[in-house]
Amino acid sequence: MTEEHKSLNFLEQIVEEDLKGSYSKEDLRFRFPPEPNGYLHIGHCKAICISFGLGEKYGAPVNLRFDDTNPAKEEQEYVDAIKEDVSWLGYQWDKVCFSSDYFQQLYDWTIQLIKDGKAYVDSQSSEAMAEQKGTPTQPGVPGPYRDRTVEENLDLFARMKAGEFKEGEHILRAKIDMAHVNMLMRDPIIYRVLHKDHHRTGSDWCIYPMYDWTHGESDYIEQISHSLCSLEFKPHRELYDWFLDQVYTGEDLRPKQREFARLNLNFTIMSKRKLLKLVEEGVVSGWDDPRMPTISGLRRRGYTPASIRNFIDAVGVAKRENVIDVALLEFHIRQDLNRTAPRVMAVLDPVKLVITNYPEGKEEWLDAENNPEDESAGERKVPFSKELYIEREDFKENAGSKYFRLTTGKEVRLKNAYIIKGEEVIKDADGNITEIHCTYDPESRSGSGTEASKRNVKGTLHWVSIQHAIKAEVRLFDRLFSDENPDGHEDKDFMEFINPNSLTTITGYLEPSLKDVEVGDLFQFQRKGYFNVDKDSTPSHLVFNRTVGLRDSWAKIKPKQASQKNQNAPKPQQQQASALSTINKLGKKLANLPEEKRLTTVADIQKLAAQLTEEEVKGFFNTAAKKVGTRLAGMESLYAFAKAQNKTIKDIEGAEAFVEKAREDKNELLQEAASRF
RNA sequence: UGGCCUAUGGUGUAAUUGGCAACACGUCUGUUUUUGGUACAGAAGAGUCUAGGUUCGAGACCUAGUGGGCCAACCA
Repeated sequence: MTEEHKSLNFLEQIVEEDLKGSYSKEDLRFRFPPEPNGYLHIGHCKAICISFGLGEKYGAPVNLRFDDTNPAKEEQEYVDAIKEDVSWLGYQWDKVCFSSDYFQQLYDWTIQLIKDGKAYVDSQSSEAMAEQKGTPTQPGVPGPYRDRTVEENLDLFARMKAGEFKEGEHILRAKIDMAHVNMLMRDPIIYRVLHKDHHRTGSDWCIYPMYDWTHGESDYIEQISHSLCSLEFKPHRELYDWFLDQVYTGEDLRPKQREFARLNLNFTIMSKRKLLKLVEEGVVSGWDDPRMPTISGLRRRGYTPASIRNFIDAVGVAKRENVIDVALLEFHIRQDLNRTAPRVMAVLDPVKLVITNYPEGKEEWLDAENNPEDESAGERKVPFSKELYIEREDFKENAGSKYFRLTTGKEVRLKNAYIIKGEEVIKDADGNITEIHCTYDPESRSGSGTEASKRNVKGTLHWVSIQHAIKAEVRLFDRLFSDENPDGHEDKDFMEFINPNSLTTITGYLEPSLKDVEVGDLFQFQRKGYFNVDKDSTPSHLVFNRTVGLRDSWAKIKPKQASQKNQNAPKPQQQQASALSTINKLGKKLANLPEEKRLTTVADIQKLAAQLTEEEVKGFFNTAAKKVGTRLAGMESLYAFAKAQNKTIKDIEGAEAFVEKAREDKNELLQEAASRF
C-alpha cells in the first residue's frame, strides 16, 4: 500500500463501505445530470469533480446525462456548451445520455403504475391542488379525483398522451399519502401536458415526466450505483426510493442517492436563473463574459482547468453549508500560472521616461528571461532605447523610505536593462507630470557581468520602449457584485449590488514580442498580473483580459503609510487575556495532560489565580460535573487564591460544597486536589 | 404547531485502532530575489455552539436546547 492515507470525504467513505459490502468494483457507475437550460458555473464544477473524480478514482464509468424533461426551458445550444465545458475541464464521460431517451420506458412503467392503482389522473386547477396539499406543518387532504377507477385513469392518461387535452386540464399523480410529513410524498405529479416541441423528441410527446419520476428511473436504467446530488434534494430521496420500489426487479443494481453541500462563493451568485438575467439585461456581454462565474466565463477570463480542479479539491466535500472565499480561487489560478505563464513587460498606465545620457537613435536588444520558474522556457530579446514608458505609479517626487520605486536622486533597476537615477520632472501647466528625466549607468547592463551590473538597488521597474511598443486594449475586471452575499438579502434584490466599475478598459503598451499572440495565450505582465488574449482580439487590435493580479504586499503597506500620519492613536494592542480566561483555557485539558506537563500547568494556574477576584473564583463552583479539567483548575485556583488572601474555604461562600463534591468525585486528581483543604 | 440536514481558528476541510485538534487559504514576521511576484523559515489565531448523559477516557456516541439550512413550482 503506497496509498497516502489521505482522509476520504464522506462520499468516498460510502463507496468504500459499499465495496466492502455487496458492491463489486464493476458495479460502480456515476453520472453528472445537468438540465440543458443554461451554462454550467463554478458550482457545477463541484458536482462534476465529485462524480467524475470518483469515476477516475475507482476506474468507473461516468455518464453525462442531460435531464431534459422540460422542453419549455431547454435548448440544444446549452447541450453543446455543457459538453464543451465538461471536456474542457478534462473529464471524459462514458456515455452521453438523455432523459428524453427514456420517455417510452417511463411511459410503459407509468401504465403499470396506473394498473397497480398507484397513479391517478387529477383534473383540478393547480390552485385547488396546492390548497389540498397542506403545508409543512399541516397535513394535506385527498382531492376529489383521487379514487378514479383504473379504467378511467388509463383512458384519461391515454388521451393526455394523444393530445386531446390542453395544458393544465389534467395531470397524472402518484397515489402515495396526502398526509405524509414529507410534502413531496403528498401525491406528487408525475406527468403534465406540455404542447411544446422538445429539442430532441420534437413533437413525439405532449406529455412530459417530472423530475422525480425521471431521475431515479434514469439512474436505474443506466445502472448508476451512486447518484450524487446537492443537499436540497435530500427530501427527494424518500420519493426517489418510492419510485424505485415500483420498478425495481430485485435482480440488478439499485441506485442510491446521496447528497453533499453545494459550493457557494462570496461576492458571487450561483443561480442559473439569475445569471440568465445578467445576460438578458446586458449587465454582462454574455454567458462567457469574463466576469461571470460560468465555466465559459472563467475560461475566457484565463482560468485553467487545472486551477479549477485544484480549487474544487481544496474546497472539499461535506454536508454543511459553506461560503468559500474567492481568494482561494485566485490562489489556485496564480499557483498554476506562476509555473507556466511566460513573463513579459507591459505598461498599463504610461508616463514617459527619458534617459538623457543615452545616445539619441540608439537601440539595443536585450536578453530577457521568459520564466524564472522554468529554465526551459528560454529567453527572448527586448528592445531598449532613449525614450521609454514606465508606470505612472512607479514614480513619486517625494517618496518615503518605504517607497522602493523611482524618485529624483534615487536609483532603480530597469528590468533586464540598466540602473537609472531620477534627475528631473517635467510638468504641464496643471502640474501633471508629463516626462521624467533620468540618467543611466552604461556599465550596469543586466547580465553583462560587470561590477556595476551586480550592484544592488532596491527597486526594479518594468518598462517598454516607446518606439517599439505595441498598443493593446486591456480589460481589467473587478468583482461583479459589491456585496459579499448579493443573493442573501431579503429586502434587497441582487441586482442592487452590481458593481458599476466591474469592467475598466484601458490601452496598454506591450513589448513587441507580443505581436503574434493567439486567442487564449496566457502571460504574466511582470509586476502587474496574469493576462490572456481575449477572443475579441485580432492581429491589428489586440485585446487582453486580466485574469488575476499578482499578490501585492505593497498595496497593503500603502494605506498603512497614509494612516501613519495620525498615528498617535492607541495601537490595536493584542488584548491581554485575563487571568480567568487563561486559567479556563489551561484547565480545559488539565485532566488529560501527562504528569509532568500537568504539574507545570498547575503551577501556572496557581500563579494566575492570585490575580483573580473572589467573584471569579466563585464562578468555578458551578462548573459542570463533566468538566473535570475545569473543576480541577477551579480547585487549584481556589487553593492559590485562598492562600494569597489568607482565607479558608469557610470564608468563601460555596467553596466548602465545591470542595466536598470534588472529594467524592471518582477522578483521583480531583480528590487529591480537594483533600488539601 | 412539523419533518429532515447541519454546527471544529477569519474561511474551507481533517482528526482509522489512546497524539495538550491537523492541513490549506487568509493574516502577520523574517530570509532570498533584477517581479513589493515566487521560494524558504517562522508566528498569531479554535480547544470543537450550550447543558446534561454514556465512558477509565467524548470533537466523535445519546438526549435536550440554541443557531444555521432545506421542505408547500403542472422547475430541475
